[in-house]
Amino acid sequence: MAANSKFAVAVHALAVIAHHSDERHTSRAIAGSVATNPVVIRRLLSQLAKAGLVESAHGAKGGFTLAKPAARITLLDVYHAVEDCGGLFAEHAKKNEKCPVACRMSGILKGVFARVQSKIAPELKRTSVADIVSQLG
Amino acid sequence: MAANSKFAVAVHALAVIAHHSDERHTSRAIAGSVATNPVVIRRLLSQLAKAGLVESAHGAKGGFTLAKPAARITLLDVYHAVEDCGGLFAEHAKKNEKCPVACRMSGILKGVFARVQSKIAPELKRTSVADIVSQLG
DNA sequence: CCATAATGTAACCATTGTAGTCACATATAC
DNA sequence: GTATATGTGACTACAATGGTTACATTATGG
Repeated sequence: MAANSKFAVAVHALAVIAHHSDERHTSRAIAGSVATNPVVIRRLLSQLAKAGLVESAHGAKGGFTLAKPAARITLLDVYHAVEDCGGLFAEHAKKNEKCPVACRMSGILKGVFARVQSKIAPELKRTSVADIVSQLG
Repeated sequence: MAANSKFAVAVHALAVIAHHSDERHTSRAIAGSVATNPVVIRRLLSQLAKAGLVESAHGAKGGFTLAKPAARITLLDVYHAVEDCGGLFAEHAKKNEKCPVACRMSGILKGVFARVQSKIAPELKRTSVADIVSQLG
């Protein structure tokens, strides 16, 4: 379970909320659909709240709602809110500073990774949470 | 160090080999440039060998060479050879089978992930190991 | 034929990131 | 005031990765 499922869970959670956007949804209810622990959901939605995607209400009758219309929340917003670890790829931590090849590789790889990243952003931006909900049928 | 640096190390190793493609390169020499352990390099190049990107020779004067011209080894080839864990993203391991939203999410997310992947492939295909080497100056 | 030098791999340890869990402070509704 | 939420810190469990040691295998070259 070491894979990065945060993005998937976040999209799932937002879809659950957006599916009945007039109601408040508790972390417990969302966790029921995702099959995980309510705390995991609260931690994740806490990140989304900081990014301005959801709002939370404490206390009885509390829970989560969308902070803006589902059509205006893109998967890129979700990705940025959740993906704190940087990019998809990673460079090797160390390198031999004395090797001329190694010294240049760092910059070259950075360029390659940046170009790849720039291709996925538009794709994620094209899909909104509303699109996801519409596919729920 | 939990990030996925295999791709970066593989590209680095291939660049080292391609930079002097007339010589054999030992795992020890390559590891020196990457600043890691020779076994790590051998394990990685073993995967690349299975994918037909490099060839290895046992014994004294042994080592690694490219299996085909650097211009014909694309970063997509490297990516496929190395990235055994599937895609960039992952679904949540479990889900609530009784929840109609959860049941549909799996398919929807698969579609999203596939569309994103399809965008990065052409970008990786566009760059060859020869291109990397030419950037080494 | 034997020493040397290299890959291929299995086995193991250390580190790290994620998920999951418990506990509790805080806030809100009725 | 009680019941019901979120927010968060602390902790455990687990899986993936990288690193290391060890050793079998294979090839070269005197």
